[in-house]
Amino acid sequence: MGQRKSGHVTLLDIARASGFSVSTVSIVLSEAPLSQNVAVSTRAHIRAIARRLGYHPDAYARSLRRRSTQTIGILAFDLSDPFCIPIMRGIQDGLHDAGYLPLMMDAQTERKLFDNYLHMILERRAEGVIVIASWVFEETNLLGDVRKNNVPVLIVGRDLTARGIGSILVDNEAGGALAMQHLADLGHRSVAVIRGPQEMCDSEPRWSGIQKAAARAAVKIDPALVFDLPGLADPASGFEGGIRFARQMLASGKPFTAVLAFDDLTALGVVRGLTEAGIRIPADCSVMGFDDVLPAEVATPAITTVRQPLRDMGLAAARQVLEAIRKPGGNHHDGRLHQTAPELVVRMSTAAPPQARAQSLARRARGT
Amino acid sequence: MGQRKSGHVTLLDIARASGFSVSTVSIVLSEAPLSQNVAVSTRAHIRAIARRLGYHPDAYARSLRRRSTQTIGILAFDLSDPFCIPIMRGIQDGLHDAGYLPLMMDAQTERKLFDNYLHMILERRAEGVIVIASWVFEETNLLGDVRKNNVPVLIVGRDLTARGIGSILVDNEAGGALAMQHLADLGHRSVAVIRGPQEMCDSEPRWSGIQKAAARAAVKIDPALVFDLPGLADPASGFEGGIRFARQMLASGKPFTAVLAFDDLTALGVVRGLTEAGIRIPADCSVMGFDDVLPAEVATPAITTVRQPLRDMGLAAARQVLEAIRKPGGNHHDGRLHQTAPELVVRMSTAAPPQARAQSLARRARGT
DNA sequence: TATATTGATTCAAACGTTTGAACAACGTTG
DNA sequence: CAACGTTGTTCAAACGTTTGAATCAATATA
Repeated sequence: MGQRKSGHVTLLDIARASGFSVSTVSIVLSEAPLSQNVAVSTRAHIRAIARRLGYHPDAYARSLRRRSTQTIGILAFDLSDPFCIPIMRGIQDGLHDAGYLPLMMDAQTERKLFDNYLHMILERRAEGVIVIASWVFEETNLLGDVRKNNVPVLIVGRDLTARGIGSILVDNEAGGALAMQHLADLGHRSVAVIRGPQEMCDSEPRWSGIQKAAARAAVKIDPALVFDLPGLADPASGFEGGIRFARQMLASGKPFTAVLAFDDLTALGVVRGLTEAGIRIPADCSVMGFDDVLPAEVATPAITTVRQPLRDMGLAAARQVLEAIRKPGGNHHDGRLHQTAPELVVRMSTAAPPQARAQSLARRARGT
Repeated sequence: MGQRKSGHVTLLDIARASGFSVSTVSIVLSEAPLSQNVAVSTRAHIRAIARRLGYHPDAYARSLRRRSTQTIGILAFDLSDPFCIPIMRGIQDGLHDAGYLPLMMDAQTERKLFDNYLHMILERRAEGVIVIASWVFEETNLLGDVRKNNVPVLIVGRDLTARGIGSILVDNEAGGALAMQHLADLGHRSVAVIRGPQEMCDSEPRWSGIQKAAARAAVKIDPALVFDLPGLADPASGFEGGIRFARQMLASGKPFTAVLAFDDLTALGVVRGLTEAGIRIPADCSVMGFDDVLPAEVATPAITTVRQPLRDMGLAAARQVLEAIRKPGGNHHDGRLHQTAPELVVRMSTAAPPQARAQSLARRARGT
């Protein structure tokens, strides 16, 4: 009954059913200012009919007319990266408060999909775009195209301020230093490091922070115990890399009492590799990660790590995009870099190195 | 230059710039059948201008006119559940091949958000809806509302065929049996079981499969070693439950050589709980999970589990929704149940029980 | 020469909504 | 009684696209 050709109930249907005009119905249902002038009885009547028929305004027609979609495109480069979800959540919450709707897309690490989805976001007239670049990610020139249509863009997880695009990023240098400082505080003096892929913008500053902290604490980083993750495949590949490098560390014969891995998945790989060789974590060797994703938390031993405030980064992203939209002047080219503070999360995978522990036990025994 | 009030380039802009009418431009750019009649030079000319101005057709106007949005709403009840992602991927791929666009939403386990987003999906005139009900999830009557607008609905992860809604689900009974059979094959005869929350539709059939397999293999399930996960909070709460129940198992003093957990997170919790008590996995006790999510794979020891063919479930969901859309007759009330086959994934957390292992070692030593 | 046929392009209406302007009816007020 | 305010409602145009029908040359057919 009442089935229109389109299968959806429209204002016209309600107008006919109520005996009022489409205008009146629209005014009532959209709660326009004019609706104060509409008789209370009429309002109630129209609303009742709308509910009965299951009316939902057509977002397409409405946006077309209003010339605003209240929509922000969110393009994740790889949604399967656990890293993305809390960011998404933050963005969602930030947008929700402002009455904006997220239009999420997942490029599945495929460049072609990324471009496709970016097109779709444009065609759907999103008023802003947030890109979550969790993993290695070559900038596509399409992003420029987006700005040609003067839609503000923002990127989380990569620094594109050089291209004038606002970027949100954890303070990698501080984070790297935090991690190394923690190991140094525990008494470690020889630490193996697995750095991120060179193509990834996090890698270099994080390494630099590690080095500075190491220098401050007189920790030795043997160049033979420094490894670089290849940046080819997906983030989960860090796990494989961790296993491989753990074996290489052992094979090298160089001494080390702790491993500082580029991220949590890599750390988990290291744990696997060392464990297979009979090394106990953390009794024989400490392992640290970075990011604080779910797998690091639920593993046993739970991985000590440096947390990125992902949710906050998402919130900040939402806030900044909305701000850019509200700003009337069309040029959003004031791409700023927004760094967020990392936080040390001490769990079970780090402890004092074997000798130090022996010493401290001895000291305690001596009563010193 | 060329900046319209809306900030977006329209057909009219291109018409003016090219000297042709809006109709011609539309016909050319949308590659309508009529475009074969348009002079080759004209086509090239128009296309060049479109590219130069960065034209993207307005999806809203287009859908309004065409009366089709080529969109499927995907509503995840909790996107942070690692379970969801592969399903999402499957759906995405299935839709992509058919030229449909996914409209993803994440209800963040909040009922109110779920309802909101369902509204939005309706307002955006999605031609179908797929719900991913990863965790405990009370059916909202809104789903009925969706069908009132004769939009086909499909649910993954919950059986709503009773309400006439097509459902896609792993064969939980077979999966439960597979898990128990594996433990029995290894030689286990006393197994502790952590069942899912009662509110969850997976729990009961999985338990039934476990019992049948146990009976077949003469495995004893001591009622004192059967636990029920509470269904209150989010999926990650399974981890906490696992820890707690592991402690209870030990406290009970009853003998067991293996634990069959409801899902992978719970299994990881059990591993944590047992490890803290000094029990080695799998040497002293085996632990099995269910689902096969990332954390189970990267933990050490890696968790033996029963894999749900999540991607395939997503693909099936996409296929079925598209089928329902294409079917002209408006009544999609033929909700069928589609069960998919689970698969055993043997990893490191299961092994023969201590005695059996001793026996088999002894046997090998004797050369039998 | 009149009439189809074809090729190239345009007209105009429609999709469902919003909204400034208009209208009608009914007091008030000067 | 004319001018004005209210109150309640409707008109009609617009948003950017698509598309069946119409237009208009130019060429082919009868």
